[in-house]
Parts: sequence; C-alpha cells; structure tokens
Amino acid sequence: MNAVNPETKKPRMERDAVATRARILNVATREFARRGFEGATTDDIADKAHVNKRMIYHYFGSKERLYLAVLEEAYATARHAEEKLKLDADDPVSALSRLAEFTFDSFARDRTFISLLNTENRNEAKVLRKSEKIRAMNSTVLKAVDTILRQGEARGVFRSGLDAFQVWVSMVSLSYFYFSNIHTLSIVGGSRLSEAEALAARRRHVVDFVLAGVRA
Amino acid sequence: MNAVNPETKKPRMERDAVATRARILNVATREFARRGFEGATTDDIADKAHVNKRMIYHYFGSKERLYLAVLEEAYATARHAEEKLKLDADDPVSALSRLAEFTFDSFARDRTFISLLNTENRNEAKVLRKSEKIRAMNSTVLKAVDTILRQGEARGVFRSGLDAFQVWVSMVSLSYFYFSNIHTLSIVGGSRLSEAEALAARRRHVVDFVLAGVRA
DNA sequence: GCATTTAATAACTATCCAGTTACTTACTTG
DNA sequence: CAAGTAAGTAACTGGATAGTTATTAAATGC
Repeated sequence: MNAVNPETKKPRMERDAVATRARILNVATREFARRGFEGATTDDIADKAHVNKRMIYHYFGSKERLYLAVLEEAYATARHAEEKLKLDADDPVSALSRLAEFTFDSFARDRTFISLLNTENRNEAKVLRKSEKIRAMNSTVLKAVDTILRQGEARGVFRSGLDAFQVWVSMVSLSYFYFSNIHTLSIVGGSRLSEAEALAARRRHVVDFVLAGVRA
Repeated sequence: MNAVNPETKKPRMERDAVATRARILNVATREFARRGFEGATTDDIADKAHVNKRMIYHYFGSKERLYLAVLEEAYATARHAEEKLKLDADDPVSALSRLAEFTFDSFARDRTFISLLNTENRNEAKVLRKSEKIRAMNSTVLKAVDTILRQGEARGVFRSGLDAFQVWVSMVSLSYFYFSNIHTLSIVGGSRLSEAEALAARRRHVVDFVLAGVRA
C-alpha cells in the first residue's frame, strides 16, 4: 500500500515554457521527417514529448504552424552550418572538393533535412513558400560557388561558362539522391548502401565526379 | 415532376471487371503520387474512380495491396520504356549522352515515378521489398552502362576504373533531384524551374556534366 | 498580497477513414 | 434454364485524429 503522496494526486507541472516548446519542436522534427506531414500525428508528438496535446496548440496554434516552425528551424540550422564552413580562398579545386565533401557529410550525418524537403516538395512547397523567415535567409553558398568557378576559370583549371546554380544543383544532387533514395537504391544495387564501405565509395565518387565535371 | 425512370432507380452497373480494376489503379496511382501513402484515402480514390469503395477491396484486398499494385505497374512501365531505348553500340559518347537525355526526358514527362519512389523511401522501402515481381525485374540498364564505360575506356575516350553503379546513380541523380525538388529549388533559384527555358538549360547541363564527368 | 497572466491538465467533439456486413443484380455454365 | 459465381451497392463500425472546452495552479506584477 502506498502512502498518500500529494505530489501524485495532481502530478508535476514543470512550468518551463522554453523547455516545453523546445521539446515539442524536437519531437515534431523527428516525427515529420519520419512520417511526413500527413503521417505524423499531434497525439503522437504530444505523447513522445511528454506534453499535454493542448500545449501544441498553446505554443504553435495548429499542426501546420508547428510544421512550419520545424521547417524554419531546419533551414536555419542548415544555413548556419554552411556559414561556419571555411573554404580555401586561393585554391578553387580544393575549395570545390571541400564543399562537395561537406555536402555529402552533412547528409550522411542526418537525413532529417532531406526528409523534410521531400515532404515539402510533395506538397508543392506550399508551406515553405509562405515563410517570410525562410525567404529572407538567402543562401550564401550560391555566391561562394560562383566565386570558386570564376577563379578556377581565370586560372584555366575549370572550363569557362559554367553556371553557378547548375553546378551547385549538380553537386548537391550527387549526394542528396544517394541518401534520399538509399532504400530503393539498395535493392537495385543488391547491397546495403548505408554500410561504411559503400558510403566511403560514394563519397570518393562524388568528389571525383564534381571535379571531373568542371575541369578544363 | 419527373417521369419514373427505371434506369435511375437502381442506376447503371457497368459490370466490366477489367475496366473497373484499371480505373481504380489509374486513380490510385495519381493519388498515391500526389498525396503519398498516408495522404491518399480509399474514399477519395473510390469517388474519383466512380466506383463503390467496396470494389477496391474486391479487386485489391487492402489499401496497402492497392499501393503495391501501383508500385509494380510503375516499375514495369519504367522498365519497359528502358528496354525500348536503342543505344548506339559503336559510339560510347553518343550512347551515354542519349541515356542521360532519355533519363531527363522520362522524368520531365511524368513525375509519378519520382513521387512514388520518394514515398517508398520515406517508408524505408518496406512495401517494395516484399514484391517478388519487382525484385524479379532486374534492370538491364546497369549492364548497359557497364558496357558503355568499358567500351569508352578501351577507346581512350573515358577514364579507366569507373564503376557502372556509381556512374548510373550520378547520371540519374542529376535529373531526378531537379524534378523531385523542383518546388523548393525554384524558391532558392528565384525562378520557375518548370518553364521551358529552365528545363532546356538543365537538360543541356546534365548531358554536359555527365560526359565531362567520365571523359579521359 | 491580491489580480492577472501564463503554463498545464483532462475530458470531450466532430470528422475522417480503413475496412466490413448484408444485400442485389448481372453474367456464366452445367 | 436453374444454380452458382462475379460485379456491384448502401449503410455501417470502430478507432484514430485535429482541434476545443473548461478548469486548475504556478508565476508575475502592481
């Protein structure tokens, strides 16, 4: 028989707005990435965040606005990582290969951003389009690629006339597609592409292919 | 007051098993591609196919088995198109660029397959893995790429040691990623990537980049 | 130290949705 | 042509799911 415990009658109220909001956002990020917008449920998010479901509506207003907050945070995180990256200003070949490696490693470390982008594209980017925050975060990476390409062109190591947007899309796609489609590609390739050996082989190929694609 | 019309009392029963099944499958393909497995609903599919919902269960058994049938048909269609493609057996450069063009054009024409693959990957390919039919459809394209690479290598136009799987993944990724992420990329790029001009520019770049990536 | 605001809870509602039951009507075949 | 089977319908069920109502309790501020 338990002694009457007044703390269990009306149990813990943490009353920590910052922590509760953050816990919801973290769990929601994982759930939206795993199950997509339709697949994720507010009941599940509330349970896994150890929070009363009403709190989702208290802090975010609706499922869609919670999803928007998740997207905005994911974008901010990705941009922040990009900005921390220091590229060799004097060697376009090393700068471009470093950027390709960085892209591959970012996706290899965490596929959350890929999953969210795929969900958003299936939904025709209707939510992302609305976000002033994300539209304001204009990427510095496109300018960096342009600088690298012009420098390489001037030095005669890259071919001329390359478009920064096209090259950037190509560089990203070589890593993105591998991780985005890793399950179906593993079936076609007949082996587990998430194993260390396969990852290393793909990483080498991506860097190689990007450099070969732009060289003079 | 309407005259009593016996035809409208118990309305038309078409009783065409083949047509009804096909209508369900077509609508389901569209709905699963647009909304994903969770997003699509059997009620909606039934309505849009002008079919009683019970017929979905009559012909396919469950939502998941309907989805599997959709996947299997999409794979079969893709494989069939691949097999019809005739590549120049004597010119590896033209064969590879033709294959890159074909890949781009297939995705440009219809993004259904891309959407289904993305849905399936978000779901860890759990349904696709089960399909004996799809596992049996082993692709001829990997062998074709290998043949092209070895021929180009022997003639000194491609560099040596290239892996067919890696090159194939790269070639597909350059087109796939563009179409899969066309909505979010349009925001980054600041223009509508589905416009004819943008499509033509990407197509040129893809072919260019693939050839540059493998040349000696 | 009292009034207001903010954080938190439990229980509820209306709707949706996968799958089913019970039935009818047309086609096929012995 | 009668019996059995295949194709079709309407109405229902149980469980999930986004969002709400009503209420309580801790923090804040005057």
